[in-house]
Amino acid sequence: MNHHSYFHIFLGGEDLVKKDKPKYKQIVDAAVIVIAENGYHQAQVSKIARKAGVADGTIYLYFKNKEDILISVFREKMGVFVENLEKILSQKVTASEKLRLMIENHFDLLAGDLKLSIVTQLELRQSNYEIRMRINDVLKEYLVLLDKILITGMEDNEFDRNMDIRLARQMVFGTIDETITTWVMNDHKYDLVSLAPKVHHLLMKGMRA
Amino acid sequence: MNHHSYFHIFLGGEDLVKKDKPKYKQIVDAAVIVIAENGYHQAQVSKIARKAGVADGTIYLYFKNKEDILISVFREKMGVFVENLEKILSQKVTASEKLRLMIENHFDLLAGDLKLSIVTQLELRQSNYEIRMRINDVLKEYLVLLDKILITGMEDNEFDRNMDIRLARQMVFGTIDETITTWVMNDHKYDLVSLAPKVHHLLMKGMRA
Amino acid sequence: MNHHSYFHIFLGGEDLVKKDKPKYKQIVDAAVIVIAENGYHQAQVSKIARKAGVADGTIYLYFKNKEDILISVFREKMGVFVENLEKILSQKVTASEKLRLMIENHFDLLAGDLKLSIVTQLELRQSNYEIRMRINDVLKEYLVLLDKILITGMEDNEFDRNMDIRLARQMVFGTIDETITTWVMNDHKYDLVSLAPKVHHLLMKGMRA
Amino acid sequence: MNHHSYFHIFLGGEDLVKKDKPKYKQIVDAAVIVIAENGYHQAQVSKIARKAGVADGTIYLYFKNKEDILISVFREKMGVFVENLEKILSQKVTASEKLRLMIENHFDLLAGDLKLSIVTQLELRQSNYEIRMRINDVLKEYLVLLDKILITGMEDNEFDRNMDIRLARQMVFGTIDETITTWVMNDHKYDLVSLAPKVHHLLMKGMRA
DNA sequence: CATGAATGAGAATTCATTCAT
DNA sequence: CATGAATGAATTCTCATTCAT
Repeated sequence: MNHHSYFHIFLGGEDLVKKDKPKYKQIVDAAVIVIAENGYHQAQVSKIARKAGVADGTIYLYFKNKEDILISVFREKMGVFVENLEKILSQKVTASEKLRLMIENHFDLLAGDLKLSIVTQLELRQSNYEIRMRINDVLKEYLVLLDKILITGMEDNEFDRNMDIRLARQMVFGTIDETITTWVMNDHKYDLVSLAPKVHHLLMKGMRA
Repeated sequence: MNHHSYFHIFLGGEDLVKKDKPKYKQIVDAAVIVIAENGYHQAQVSKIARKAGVADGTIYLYFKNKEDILISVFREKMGVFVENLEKILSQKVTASEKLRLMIENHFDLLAGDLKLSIVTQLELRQSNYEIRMRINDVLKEYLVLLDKILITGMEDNEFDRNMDIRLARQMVFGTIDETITTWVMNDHKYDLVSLAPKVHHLLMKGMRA
Repeated sequence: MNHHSYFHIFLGGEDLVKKDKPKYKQIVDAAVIVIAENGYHQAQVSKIARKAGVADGTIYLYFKNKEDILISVFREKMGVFVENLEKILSQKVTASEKLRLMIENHFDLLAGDLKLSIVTQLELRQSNYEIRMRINDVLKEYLVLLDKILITGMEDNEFDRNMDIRLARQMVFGTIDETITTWVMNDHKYDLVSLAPKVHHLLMKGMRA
Repeated sequence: MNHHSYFHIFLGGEDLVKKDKPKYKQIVDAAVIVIAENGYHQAQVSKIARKAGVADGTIYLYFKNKEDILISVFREKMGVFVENLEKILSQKVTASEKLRLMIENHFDLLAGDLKLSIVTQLELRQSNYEIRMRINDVLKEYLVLLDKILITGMEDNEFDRNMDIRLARQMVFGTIDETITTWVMNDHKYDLVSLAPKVHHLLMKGMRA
């Protein structure tokens, strides 16, 4: 999997944002850009509308309110993570290999959309409790799939059968998340994707049977 | 890198003067309670002042602005974490044991102050980029001490010498942080401290030589 | 002053054409229902359109703007009041009897359409100055007929010849209007029509020669 | 009672509005002027604040919201009507004389504050249901006092003992209100106060025993 | 030191109206 | 005739901070 392909889809210029897409997607994509460039608290609806090339009022034909835009951003983008992870789960490979693919996919997608990485790791976390809870609901879907990998691995004796699933999940997701956040906070100045094998190795050591 | 330099930044200058005054502490403590009870975005300066039993204007005799209150909250409370971790580091025990004590201390302190756990794990993360960056500076001091444990462990062949220190640190801190956040989000409904041995075991397996 | 001039203003021109079409009436009737059920300020054009079973844009094929709908509602409904009052005036009965029939007719029509009573007594009065002035123009036609009853009565020595016509008209209309508004505000919970004789008696005592 | 004295109190120039009054009253008085001059729907909070000589935010130290300003306007101004009517009721005169004084007082107060007359008779009636209901509560106090006059008159055999109190009240208030509204709608172009004796005479004829 | 009344900048959202189809 | 997606202007209220007392 080559993360550069994602790069082109996400960052293919503003023109792409405005053309041949339903307005809904136009607005979601505009929101990512505006939030990344201006910060969560400076991402006014009017700015998002302008970037999306629609009138302010048009936003409200597609979203209930500003909150709804933000949650939709997360849901839409996270959707790709989930879809990819489902494909990975359906492959006939070891649990360890699935974990490796998962980490790689996660890193790939965010390294391929730097603005999205800023939005998910930093900006969206400034949202209020309500929004964060709903974002968490979306995240749960992803974590359920991670749990499936862990369970499969334990059943196949690849992972320690005595492992506490919840803690293992928190270690895996916490490590991935912390790694990405640190990378974003360091202005993406080193290559994230190349860290994937090491992260995988570290996590595998911790979980191996 | 010498963590004492950070220490002096924290406690140096006028802050030290103010800390000896009861009102400074009154206000910081009031802030924790108000933020925990009302949420970050509903924690107005006037509410904090009322809870602290002072006038709104008085706040500004002790803090430069609201941001300063929030950072001070983190600094003050994190200070105990750092002090304890320094004591742990000075003990004559293995690196693994130090790691265990660190995790236990971290869990202990937050399990002993539920409001603080809400503030550090959920509410303070809603602050803006500027504040979060400054909170991170405070956090760095803590992470520097964690790095010392890791380095000691690698030097003593307790931990894998080929380990990437940064990744290991991210795994350790990410796992601890994720574990606590999950616990807070689940309304503290299970015992956090009793998870410490399992978390330690998991992390040790990942880092062991 | 000839009230027929008002009549022609109402029914002249394109309005007459439109009134023959079912949609015009559909929309006016929908407006009454929507305003009564939602209140003046919650009676959006889109709601009226939906209730009338037409598209928003269609409204503007039959009405110049929203104001025009509201004025038309009053005009259309008031038209029946005026028509009935004209029939009453043409009867060969005393002025006192005409007054009685007028009050009865007024009460009858509104008691027979509770939604309309809400719209005319409460909701339409929330409209802005411009609309209320134009509604008043419609009302003038009705008041001109009332004046005719008063003048006839004075000429026939049924009513006090020294009476100030304007004040008498204000007493008659003010009393009728206040009586109805009080009834509407009391949720139509008593019988309005049965109050007619008493209102008539009261007013007659005041005006009798 | 000389209505000119009221005139000076009410229209004593803008300076009076801004000086030596608590901010609450400043704002209420400014609201009357702004609503009368701009119309209900063009009376923005910022305009009221500017006219009152305070900052927008200051408004909210004295009023819960804009609605609260409007209701306060009515309550404050209506308060004078009620107070005067209470004084009238305490006088040792006939019920008929009390009614005369009431009408005179009502006309006097509004003729002495033309802007207030516009606000109460036209503009405030454009407010929404909620506000109008609360305005009605204030009005009820006034109507209760009117009822007292009517009851006294009936007990003393000045008024018809068989009269329906509610209808009589509606006739009296309806006539007064309609008379004033007509006067306001005619741009105050004739003298309202001089109509008082005729109105009194008309109403008395209707209610006399 | 302490007070707290006053400040004023800043943004989400609604809805009447248009016009390309 | 009819549609309905798109428009965009317009306004209340909050709250961190100040400063006269």
